[in-house]
Amino acid sequence: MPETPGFDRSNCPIAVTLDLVGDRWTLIVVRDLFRGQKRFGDFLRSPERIPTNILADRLKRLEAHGLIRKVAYQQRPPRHEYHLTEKGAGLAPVIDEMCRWANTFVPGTLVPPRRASSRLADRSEPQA
Amino acid sequence: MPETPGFDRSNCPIAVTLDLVGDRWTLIVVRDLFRGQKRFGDFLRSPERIPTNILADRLKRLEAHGLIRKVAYQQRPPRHEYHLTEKGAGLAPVIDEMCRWANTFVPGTLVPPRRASSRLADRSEPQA
DNA sequence: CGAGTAGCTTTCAATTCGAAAGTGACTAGG
DNA sequence: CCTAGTCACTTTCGAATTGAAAGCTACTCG
Repeated sequence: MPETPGFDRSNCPIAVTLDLVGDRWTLIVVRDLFRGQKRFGDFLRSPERIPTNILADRLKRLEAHGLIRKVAYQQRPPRHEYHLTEKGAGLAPVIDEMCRWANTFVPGTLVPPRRASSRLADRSEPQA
Repeated sequence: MPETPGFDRSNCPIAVTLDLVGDRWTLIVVRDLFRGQKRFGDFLRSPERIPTNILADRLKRLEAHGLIRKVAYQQRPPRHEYHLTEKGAGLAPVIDEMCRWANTFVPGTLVPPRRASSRLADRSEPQA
């Protein structure tokens, strides 16, 4: 991921989306946020084991692009948690569809216990 | 992207999906396939200007994972085109939702002229 | 023969990744 | 006061990936 927010390869919505979340970790963090995780340590504990430097970088990028907001929840020592903004939460359908795709086409993937992130979390019998 | 097809970070469907298409180029190629592009040169001509070595690598990966199929359309000289399999075509909803997300939250993205890839390509007025 | 096209592969410097160690600001215990 | 521990990062550095560019193979056409 290029470190230049503001540079887009094209104005195609797919390309723009991939410029923001097109890597192996960013949407994992967003998924965790949907699951209610909020703090640095929470994200680290997910089974994918994101490295600390990558996590710090992704949180920075997500915040820079307005997908999440950093909110202090105590002063001493300074600690804060991350919340999805509307823009970030708007990714729910993308995450849902990825989920449905994997459940449909990749055997062995966990079917989320209904409500992975939001709507249409119903049928899950393979259609192909 | 790790060169090890078969290694997954977890059995979470999101993580599995990202292990296959979680990078800045793969879904650009898939988008092009939905648009009817089929040949190596077609993909190169897209506005994002994918490098030739990356394209060759992504086509190889997509084929290895069964998302596309390589079909010869002439013998001399040997030439072939790439087609989406059912598994690959199953990504349409993911692409669609990315499209809708960018159209909704990122100003300046092109609204596809209806039928970007398939269903629900209707309303496009910002809802946030 | 020489030029051109299509589809890759190779090369190589630069960027990014990721494992691990280090840092800063505390809190709690002895 | 000293030591240990937690949380949230940052830094380091070797390995892997990226991407610009050049090269290669197999043709066709004039």
